[in-house]
Amino acid sequence: MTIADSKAKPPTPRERARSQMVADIVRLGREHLARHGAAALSLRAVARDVGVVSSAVYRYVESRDELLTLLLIDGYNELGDHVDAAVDAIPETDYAGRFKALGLAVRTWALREPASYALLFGSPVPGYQAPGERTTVPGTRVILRLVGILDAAYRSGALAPQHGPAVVIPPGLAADMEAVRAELGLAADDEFLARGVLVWTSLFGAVSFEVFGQYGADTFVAREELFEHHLSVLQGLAGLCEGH
Amino acid sequence: MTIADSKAKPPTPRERARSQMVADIVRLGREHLARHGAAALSLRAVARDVGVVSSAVYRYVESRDELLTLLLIDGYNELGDHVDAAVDAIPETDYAGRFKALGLAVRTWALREPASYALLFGSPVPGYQAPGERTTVPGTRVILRLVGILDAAYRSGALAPQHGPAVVIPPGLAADMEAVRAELGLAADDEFLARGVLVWTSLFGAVSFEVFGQYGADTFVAREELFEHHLSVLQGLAGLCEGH
DNA sequence: CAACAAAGGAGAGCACTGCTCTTGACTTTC
DNA sequence: GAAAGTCAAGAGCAGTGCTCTCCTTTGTTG
Repeated sequence: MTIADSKAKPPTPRERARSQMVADIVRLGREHLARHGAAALSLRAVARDVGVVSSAVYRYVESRDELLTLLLIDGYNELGDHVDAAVDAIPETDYAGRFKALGLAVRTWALREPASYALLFGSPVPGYQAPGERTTVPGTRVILRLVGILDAAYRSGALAPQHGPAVVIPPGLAADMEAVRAELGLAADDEFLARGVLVWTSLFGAVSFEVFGQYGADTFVAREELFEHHLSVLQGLAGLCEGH
Repeated sequence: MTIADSKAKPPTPRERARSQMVADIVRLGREHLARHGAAALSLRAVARDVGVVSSAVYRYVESRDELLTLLLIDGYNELGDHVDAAVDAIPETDYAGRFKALGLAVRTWALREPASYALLFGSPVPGYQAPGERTTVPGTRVILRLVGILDAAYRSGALAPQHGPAVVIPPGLAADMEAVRAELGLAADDEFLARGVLVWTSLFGAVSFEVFGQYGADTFVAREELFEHHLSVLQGLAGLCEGH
């Protein structure tokens, strides 16, 4: 931090070695995370893999929680990159297509990196509190992207009026929605916003069920078809029509 | 097992003491779980609280994983009882009312017992595999109850035809649905079944987001209103109309 | 009632964890 | 070349799951 802005010098060999070391620790930490899960993440084991004695890693990483934070940010950004790439591959005005691409990208990444997904969206690690000032920005990339797609669709008039019976928005909820709308500069009305929140939670609920094995071992064979069906229904729930 | 069916004698003092001890261990284990989380559940700490040396608890509980299994079953049954009580308080033919009661009961219990909820529905504990033969029955109580409500509504003709654009059910998914229908003796067609699965995952997705703190700390103030709104939308998604 | 077997508690011990502190060697800078 | 900064290594502390042995308590049986 202070080193970077005090002098714009090229990094000294020592600094390069240091950041290389931190990168190695994060990389091997990710491997351990993938193999043994977050709760079993052991700094000592990582140290052994790095080829250094356990106490030495404390020169680079303050604590086990610090390593968790690094892995958390790493995971959020990887998921964010993955989602961004998938969404950007779809034309900007194909809102339904972008929505589906986002959902499929989340699922694909989650199934490929179940341990990282569990760290990001599973039960909180006991005794660990993520430092908000470092994790909120990467941690909100996906939801902001989703909100962006839905609000752009709303502005363009591509959001169909909702089907089904009208659902009242009570005043407290309306106030929350107003705050969200103001903070993110959105146009969509309360009804669409509230449904957007439901679509958001439902998307991650479906992915979590699959990744965390809440479906029985062999209840659903065609899981991809099931998920795509869910995405289609959620798309309708959000108000997005095919072809718009 | 063998004791119980070989002789129907009343339990000896020793047996009573034993089951009392196991009950104490589970009870204090639950407290530790609630305070420190699943990954930090320590047999030694529980032993201290029980007032016995650490090695002694292994006379009653085979291992830490065994204790986790006991807590898992305990949690499933408590959630199941809670949900059953809430649903049973609503007239049998008020399908929409029963659905909402089920959803609210899940949320209430989850917020009251976040650690237990995390154990049941959060990221799997690394290295721990729940023994299916002991956990599937209590673990499926809520979903079976939900399926029961929806299928009863379907049979009675109370399920409205779906709104929105028709969504195709691909053959693989149809086969899964047929298997589920056969195994549970259901009447509902593929479309309703698939939507029922989505309602199921969405319900727990919404609860998990709240319990696991995925919403920001202060994004939503009126969380109960938000959840009830979600329930209303999900109710419509399932096909349940108000008043039926 | 006494002898015997089963059950349970206590303690030591092993291998592991996160983390701290000190020691000694190395590198950079003045 | 000396001073300052950096870092690896090792010992050590308190905690963990779990096993083993020893010894007392309990219940059953001859």
